Amino acid sequence: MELSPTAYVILGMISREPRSGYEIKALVDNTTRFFWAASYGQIYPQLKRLSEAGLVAGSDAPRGERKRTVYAITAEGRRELEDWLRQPPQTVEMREEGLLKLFFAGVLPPEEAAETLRSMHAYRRDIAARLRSMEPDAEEKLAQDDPFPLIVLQGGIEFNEWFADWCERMEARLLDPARRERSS
Amino acid sequence: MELSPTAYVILGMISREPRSGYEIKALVDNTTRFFWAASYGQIYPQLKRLSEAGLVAGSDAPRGERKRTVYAITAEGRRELEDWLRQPPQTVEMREEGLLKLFFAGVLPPEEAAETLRSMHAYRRDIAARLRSMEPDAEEKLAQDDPFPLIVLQGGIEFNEWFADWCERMEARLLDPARRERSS
DNA sequence: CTCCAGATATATCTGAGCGATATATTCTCG
DNA sequence: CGAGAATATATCGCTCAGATATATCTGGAG
Repeated sequence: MELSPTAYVILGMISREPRSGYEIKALVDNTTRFFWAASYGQIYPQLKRLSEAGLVAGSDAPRGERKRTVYAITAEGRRELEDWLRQPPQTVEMREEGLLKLFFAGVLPPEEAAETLRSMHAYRRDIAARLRSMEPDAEEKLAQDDPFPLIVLQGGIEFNEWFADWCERMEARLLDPARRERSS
Repeated sequence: MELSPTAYVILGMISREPRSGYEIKALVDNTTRFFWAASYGQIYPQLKRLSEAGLVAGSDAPRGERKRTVYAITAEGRRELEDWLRQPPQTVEMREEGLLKLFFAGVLPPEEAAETLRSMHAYRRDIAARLRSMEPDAEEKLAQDDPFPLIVLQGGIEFNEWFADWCERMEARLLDPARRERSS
């Protein structure tokens, strides 16, 4: 049976401790969403499929009358996850509306084009700040002998700061009067 | 009528000169695909919609017996494009299977985890090289008074080189014996 | 003390996107 | 000269996103 990458995200999210579908989605939204999102429309059907395939085992854990299922990875599921982790990555996909607008910005006057750079700059600074606020959680995982969430998080911080800096440099370059003379 | 971002990609691709559906797709694959892909499944239906909405005008331009339609942007289409370019960007989405695997790599021994970093490193170096080979084309556009394709291209080169460098630094950090001692 | 909005929790459905596939014609290279 | 790749248009089936639906609990405000 062929698993989608999001099936592996689910296996990865419960590799250290069992979790419910709702908890998995919340965890994805707080961690991997920056480089791999997953929706409710995927998580619940995939949990079902993984359960039927014996890769996870669900158990009822109601709170009061609220229905709740907690899923644990099985030995077979762990093997499947490890095999997948060993394969070279295959999917890289980016959608950046800011870069798209910048690409076509020659249609506008330079002052207006610079506005796109300012929007991207603000957005990336905001993301970097949000990622920084997650550092304590990732440092906790490091203490639990798992360095990778922190490595990836710090990479995300560095990337967003690079991107914001790049936007600043490109805005300066764009509005540089000397360069404007030459491109007029 | 609400247009999808890919409709604007099409408008942008013909803002400087008229093009066929096939040419638009080829151009997207060579330029914006790194930060905004578009498929045949989108381009032809969108061209139809844009034509019906009066934002583009198609004209027959067969080569021999091969059917071919060339689309030009209309004045109304240009206004629509300019309005869209002035709005702050809204969509940012990333899917990076390498970062996803790195995030969960604690499930593997460090030597195997480093393999993911090496794969990403090789991939980003390759992308940077491919983007470099496009610089002449983008410099031609600069000569035509449009600096933005080159700005975005050079940003893409810088980003991929940063990413490759980051992979190198993280691999060194991961395999550093002193750090391994401390995390054991 | 009561009520409500947000949180928790599961689940699905619809619209949009992707890319494989289909069909047709032309051109280049071995 | 022929075959494969390129050019050219078009669609279909599968997958994904997230809005929506339904249900229960909790904390804070009035």
